Amino acid sequence: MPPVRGTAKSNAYEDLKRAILTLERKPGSPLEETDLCDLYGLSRTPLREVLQQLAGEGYVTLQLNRGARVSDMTHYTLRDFFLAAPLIYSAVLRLAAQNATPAQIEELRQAQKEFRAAMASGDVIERALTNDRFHRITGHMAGNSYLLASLDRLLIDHTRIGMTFFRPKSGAKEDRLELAGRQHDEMIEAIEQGDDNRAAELALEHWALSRDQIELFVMPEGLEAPLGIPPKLKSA
Amino acid sequence: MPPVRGTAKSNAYEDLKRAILTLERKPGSPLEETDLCDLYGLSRTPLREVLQQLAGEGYVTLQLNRGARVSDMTHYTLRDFFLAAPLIYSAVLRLAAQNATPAQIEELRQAQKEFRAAMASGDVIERALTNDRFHRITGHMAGNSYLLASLDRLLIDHTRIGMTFFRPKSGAKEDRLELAGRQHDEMIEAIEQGDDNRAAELALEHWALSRDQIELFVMPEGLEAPLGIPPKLKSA
DNA sequence: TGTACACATTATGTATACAAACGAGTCAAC
DNA sequence: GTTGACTCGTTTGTATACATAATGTGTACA
Repeated sequence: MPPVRGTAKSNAYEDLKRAILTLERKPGSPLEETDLCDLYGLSRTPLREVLQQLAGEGYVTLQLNRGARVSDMTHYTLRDFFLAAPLIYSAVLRLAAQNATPAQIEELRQAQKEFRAAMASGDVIERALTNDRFHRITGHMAGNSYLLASLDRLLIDHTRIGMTFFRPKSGAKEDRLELAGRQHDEMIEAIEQGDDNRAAELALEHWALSRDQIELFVMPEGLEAPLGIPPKLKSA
Repeated sequence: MPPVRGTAKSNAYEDLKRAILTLERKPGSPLEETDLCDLYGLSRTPLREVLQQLAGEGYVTLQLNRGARVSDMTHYTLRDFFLAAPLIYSAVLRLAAQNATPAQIEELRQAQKEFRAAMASGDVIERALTNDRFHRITGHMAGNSYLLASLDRLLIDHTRIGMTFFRPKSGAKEDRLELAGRQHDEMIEAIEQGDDNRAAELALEHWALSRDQIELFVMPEGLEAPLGIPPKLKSA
């Protein structure tokens, strides 16, 4: 999809994506053009085109005469997420099982291998990014450009949420991470066998695993309000 | 979504969209920057940003060092369309029925009124564009940015297909057009009553009406190949 | 002391000039 | 006659300079 060029521009494009997905650049934070120009060694013209592209894919939001910001994640967007995710994920995985080529299955295997490695390493960022890659490959397997548009946007936010999910100590237990890994394996299997019903079912199970975590992600929003509630004490 | 500005730039943006939707600019046809600059009275920089935006929304396709082209519609994209359309349309209409505000319903009524007027007028372009507008409003009613990404892309191609569907003499009979109009009315009713099941059902019915027409649209593709002789091998 | 207005600063939007890449056509060699 | 490389023209990509809009600050006045 990205018609980006060889080095400088594509570097900016890829790095911004990575930084947004890993929460290195926080939702809602401003992206000033001159800063980014210095950072990536580009002139403003091509950099603005990168921002336009990222805006088109849902990573950033452009406001007239007010520059670009990292797309934010409010409780509204997360509500939308809840509704759309199971629908799209199951449809995509069903199509993936129907259409995947051997080469794509091998690619997915490789991605899963890297995901497993990241799981073992404990590197949160790597975990989230390799997981993201895994699911994007399933999107390409499905090979449906219309659904891919939704999937890509879902994955942006899902990956950002995953940055808390994959944090070793907080929130999710290790066994839940292991379960996610096993589900990936089963997905590969279902896709390889062309078992589209099973693939769709797995998508829903995999999604269910994420659901709880999303609420955990929303909570920190409250921290910015200076009420006297201690951060860790989100109790009654 | 479009952060486009007051006059010159937004004019180019809107007019290109219109021209693409109405097939005035044909799928696959090149969009040369300097031509468009002259046409819309802009410099290349802002025009390129318009093209980037349209690319992000699926109207045009950018190729590195080879400029922009109107996104084409092959039988592959239409196959994808068949699979995704019922899924997305029914989901969107279901959500629309759940979430529509009175103001939006009024807006939809107005759009339907304009659609009816276009139906009566016999103006193919107006028919297609007002129909497009009707469905985009339902998308906003659903208020789900993830699904909207898919819907927007579907509607680009659906509207282009509709340019044949709404042609008074060819293909579809007049009574089928009338049926489409009645379905719109029923959709409004279902949405107003918050009957999400009925709304989803209507989406599928409405879609079924379009299905046949899509195949009619694909046929002309064959006309370009000169009687089974591969174009490149005319010397043999 | 609070508010409102004006100014200065900063950042975004646009135009133009320059550089690089692609494609067409031509010419030469096999 | 065909194939190959080369050159030229056209088109896209990038940089810089300029115009315009928004924000923050300072001062004056109520």
